[in-house]
Amino acid sequence: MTNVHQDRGLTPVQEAGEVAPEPARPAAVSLHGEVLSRLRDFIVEGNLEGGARIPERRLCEMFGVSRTPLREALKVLASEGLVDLLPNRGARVREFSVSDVTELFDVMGGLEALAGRLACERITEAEFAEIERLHHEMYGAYLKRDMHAYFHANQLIHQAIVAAARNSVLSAAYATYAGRIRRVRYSANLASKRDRWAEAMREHEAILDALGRRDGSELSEILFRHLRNKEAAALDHLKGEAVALGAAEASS
Amino acid sequence: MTNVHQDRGLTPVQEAGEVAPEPARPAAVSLHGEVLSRLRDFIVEGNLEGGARIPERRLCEMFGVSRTPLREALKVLASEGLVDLLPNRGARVREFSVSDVTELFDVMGGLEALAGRLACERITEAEFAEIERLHHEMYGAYLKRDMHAYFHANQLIHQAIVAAARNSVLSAAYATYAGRIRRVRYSANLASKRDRWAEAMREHEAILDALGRRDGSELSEILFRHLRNKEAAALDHLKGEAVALGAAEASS
DNA sequence: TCCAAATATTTTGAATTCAAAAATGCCCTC
DNA sequence: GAGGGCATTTTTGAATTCAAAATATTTGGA
Repeated sequence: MTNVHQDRGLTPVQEAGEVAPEPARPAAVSLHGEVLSRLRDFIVEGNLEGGARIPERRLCEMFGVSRTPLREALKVLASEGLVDLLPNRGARVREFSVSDVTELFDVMGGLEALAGRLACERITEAEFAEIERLHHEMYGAYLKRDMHAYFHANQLIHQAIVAAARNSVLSAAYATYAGRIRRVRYSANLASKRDRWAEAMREHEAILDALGRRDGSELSEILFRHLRNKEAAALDHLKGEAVALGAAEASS
Repeated sequence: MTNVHQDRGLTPVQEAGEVAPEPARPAAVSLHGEVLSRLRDFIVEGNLEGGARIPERRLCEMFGVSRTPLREALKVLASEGLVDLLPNRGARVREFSVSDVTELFDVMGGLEALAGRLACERITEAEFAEIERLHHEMYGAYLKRDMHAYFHANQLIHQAIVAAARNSVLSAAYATYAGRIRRVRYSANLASKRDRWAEAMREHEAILDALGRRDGSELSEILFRHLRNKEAAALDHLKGEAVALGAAEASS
C-alpha cells in the first residue's frame, strides 16, 4: 500500500513525456489536491504516531513532491484539525485528549440529530426502503455476532440518513468530523461489550421507527442520545487503553 | 521587484494602506496566518465581488506578500468554503445560491440546537444571569425599535449560549458557518418586517424559559425552529434582492 | 468587416533558493 | 563527569524562479 505511493512515479521533474496511466484514482488535477487527500488518508488511517514530530522533508520524500504542495496540504489539514502546526517547529499529528473526543462525539451527535430531522422532511420511499434493508442486514449480523458486518451496515445506515438530509454543507461537516474520530470510534466498537451491542440494536429499532413515521423531532432526539451512548462506550474504551498504556510505559 | 523584500519587510501589517489599523488582533506569528485571517475578514466583510476572478498577483500587492503564503491562505479558505479554486484558472469568491443559504441556515440551526442542549447541561448561574440580562436589554431595544441594539444583543445571546455549551469544536464550527452567512444574515435582519420582529421576540422568551428550566430537548427544539424562521426571513430578503439586482442590471 | 488560427502575454502550479530560527553537537569551564 | 555557552547543521518560512496552461492579441483570409 505504501509502495503504491512511491511507485506512482509522481516525480517532481516531469521527465517522462507520457503520463503514467492511473485509472484507479480519479486523478487529482493538482499535486496539492493529490497530496492533501493522500496525506489526510495516511493520517486518518493511523499511520503516523500522534504527537510525533513530522519533518517536512521526510513527507516530501514519501510522496515524491517538493515542499510547496506539501506545506499547502499541511495548512489545510491544520485547519481541519487533524494536524498541529507549531511556529518554526514543524507539524505534528494532533493528539486527541479524552475531552477532545467527548467534544467531537457531541458535535457528531448534533449533526446526526440535524440529519435525522432533515431526512424526515425529505427522504424518499426508495431511500427509506434502502435504510430498512440495511437495518435488517445489520440485525442479521447482530444475530450472527458478525461484528464486522454489523459495523459496516451501521455506518451505511448513518451515512444514508445524512445523505437523505440533502444538505451538502452538513455532509461535508459530517465527513470532516467522522474522519477525526474514525480511529478511536472503530476500536471502541470492536471493544464494545455485548450489552452495549444489544442496547445499540434497540436504539436502531427506535431510529427506524421514528424515521418511518417521519417524526423529525423524535428522531433527532433519539439520534443524539444514540451518539451519547456510543460516546460513553468509546470513552470507556479510551480510558482503559490510556490506563493500559500508562502501565506499559511505567513498567518499561 | 527586489524591493518586495523591503516593502514587506518587518511590517506586513502596516503595509497595505487601505486597511484600517487593527491593534486588537494578537499579531499572527507567521505571514501565512496573518494573510489568512486578513483575507478571510476581507472576504467576509464583502469587499470582493462574489464570483469575480481574483488574480493572485493583485492580492499579493494588496497584502504586500509573495505568492507563497497567499496561495496557502487561499487553499485554506477554499477548504472553509469561502473561496472556489478552479484548476489553472485561479480563485474566486464563492457565490451563494439560495439553496446554499438554506443549507447553511439549517446547519446553523442544528449547531444552535446542539449548543442549547449542551448549555442546559453545563451552564452556570452566572452565565444564565448574564443571558437573562442580555434578553432584557434586547427587549428594551425592541420596545424602542432600536434595530441596531436589538441585533447586537441578539447576537450576544446566541454567542453566550454557544459559549455555555463549553465545546470548542462546536464553537469553531459555529464561527466558520456564521462567517459564511454573516452578510446575508445581517442585511436580512435589517430588512425584516415588524411582525417577524415580534415573533422573534416571542421565540426568545421561550428560549429563555426553556434555558431557565434547563430543558435541553425543548430548548434544542425551539432553537432549531427559531433558526428556521430566521432562514425564511433571510430568504424573503434574498429573493427580493435578487429580483431588484436583476432589474437594476437589466436597466443598466 | 468579421472570424479563426497563430503567436505573444499573463497567470497559475510547483520546484528551487535563500534567510532566519531551531536543533544539534562541541568545547570549555568548573 | 556535568553543565553551560558558542559554533555548526538542520529545518522551517517565505521569496523567487521556471515550465505549463490559460488568456489576450495579432494576423491572415474569406
